[in-house]
Amino acid sequence: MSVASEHAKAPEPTLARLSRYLRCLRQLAEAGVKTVSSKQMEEKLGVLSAQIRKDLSYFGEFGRPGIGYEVQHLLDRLTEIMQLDREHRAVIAGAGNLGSALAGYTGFGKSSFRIVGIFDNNFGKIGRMLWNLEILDINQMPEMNQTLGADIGIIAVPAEAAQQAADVMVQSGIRAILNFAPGRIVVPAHVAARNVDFLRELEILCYYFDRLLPPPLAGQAEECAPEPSEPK
Amino acid sequence: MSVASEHAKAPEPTLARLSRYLRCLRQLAEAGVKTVSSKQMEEKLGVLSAQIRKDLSYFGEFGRPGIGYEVQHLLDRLTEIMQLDREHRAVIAGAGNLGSALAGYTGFGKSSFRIVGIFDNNFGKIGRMLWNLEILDINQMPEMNQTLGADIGIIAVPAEAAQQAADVMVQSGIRAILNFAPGRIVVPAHVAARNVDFLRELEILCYYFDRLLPPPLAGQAEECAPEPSEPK
DNA sequence: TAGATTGTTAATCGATTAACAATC
DNA sequence: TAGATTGTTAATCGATTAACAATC
Repeated sequence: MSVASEHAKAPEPTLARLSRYLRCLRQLAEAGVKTVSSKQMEEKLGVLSAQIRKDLSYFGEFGRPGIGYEVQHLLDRLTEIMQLDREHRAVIAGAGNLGSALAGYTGFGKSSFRIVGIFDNNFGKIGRMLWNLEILDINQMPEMNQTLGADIGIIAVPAEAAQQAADVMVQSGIRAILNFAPGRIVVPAHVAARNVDFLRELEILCYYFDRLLPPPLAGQAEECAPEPSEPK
Repeated sequence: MSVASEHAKAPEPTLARLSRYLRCLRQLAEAGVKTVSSKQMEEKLGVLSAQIRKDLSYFGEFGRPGIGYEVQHLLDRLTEIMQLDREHRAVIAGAGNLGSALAGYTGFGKSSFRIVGIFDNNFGKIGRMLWNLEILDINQMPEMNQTLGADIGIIAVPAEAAQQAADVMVQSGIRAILNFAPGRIVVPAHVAARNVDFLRELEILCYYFDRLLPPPLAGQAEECAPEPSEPK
């Protein structure tokens, strides 16, 4: 009898799209829309309706043939599947520019995420207040997190310190790590880790200079492309 | 005769790996290593040597059978291919927490990126200094960028304002946009755009809770996995 | 009923991996 | 020469897209 849930083998790209479907459904629910078809979502998201239905099929049957999906129902089911139906507490390692910005981020809104602690190794910073949090000693994270109860760790330290930060987080019982530092971190198999690597994104953008369609001639008014042009 | 360069059809995952190869090569060069084989890079990066050779083959022949690759040579060629051999100036839209953090980011080091301007629409902020930059009126970006000469735009405004920011950037002659706001932006085909969406990354992490191998029993010392465990 | 839309199976596409002749 | 390693071709794998019977 496996610990992992029964539908744990959805492809990674499906999970990323699930998050997009969720955002779309939240907007629809907000707008009071009751029902939506995969074709309507295709128009909103630029994801083929067949792809949407295939993605959902990894997790169950959520719609009614001839009708579509009940927005609130699908929203609730996907929220459950992504485990966003409970609060997730996060701690941040690094109280520099980026760590401070994340700690003060107002865009969590009524999402399930909450920053409950911020840590640094700099004695000049430890003890100072940041937003409404006291900056704590990163070496105390394992003890402090027994009361904080965070399951997510966010790494916002320089590249050289990222692995150490990850190690302390693992010792603190954290099971998911989002790493903003460039470069990979190594974590045990029971811990999930992802990287947000904006330097890499910038480099990839540079590749496309002069490799896309030429710009229209100046003076010629131009219609924006209907599809977001994330280069395929 | 096409404007796009002759080897413009490398798959997207290849471009992302190219950026990883570059980082690896910079470290090797720094350490004074003269020569490296695809097998050695496989060990460092966890990318199969066949994959590395295939990726490089989209752009030319860079190695010598029986020997491997000359580190500095491969580094130079990949830097050219990614167009990182010239300075890229970037402007930031949004002088909030995130915009400030990015403007003050010290990790650009001797990379090819340089922040040359930061813009906001808040009259309370316009005119104030941030690091060594004056916060400018976002509506003036098209004029200001004639002298700033940025080709990259970084969006660090709230989700609701992201599309507007993108539009102003396009009007300003910017050809590559990195969007930190959640949600897609629409840009013309000659502009490259990518998203850095850390809320999405957090949501994907949550999916993996209790869907990975169970943690080892407490008290049992544990070896870290040799491979970074970004969930496949 | 006729039209719409689902969930799923089959076909297609594209990327990764394996294998190997060529070459140092 | 023998051993190592490239660049490339072929095989495999996995994800996307198309098609359609079932159903509202």
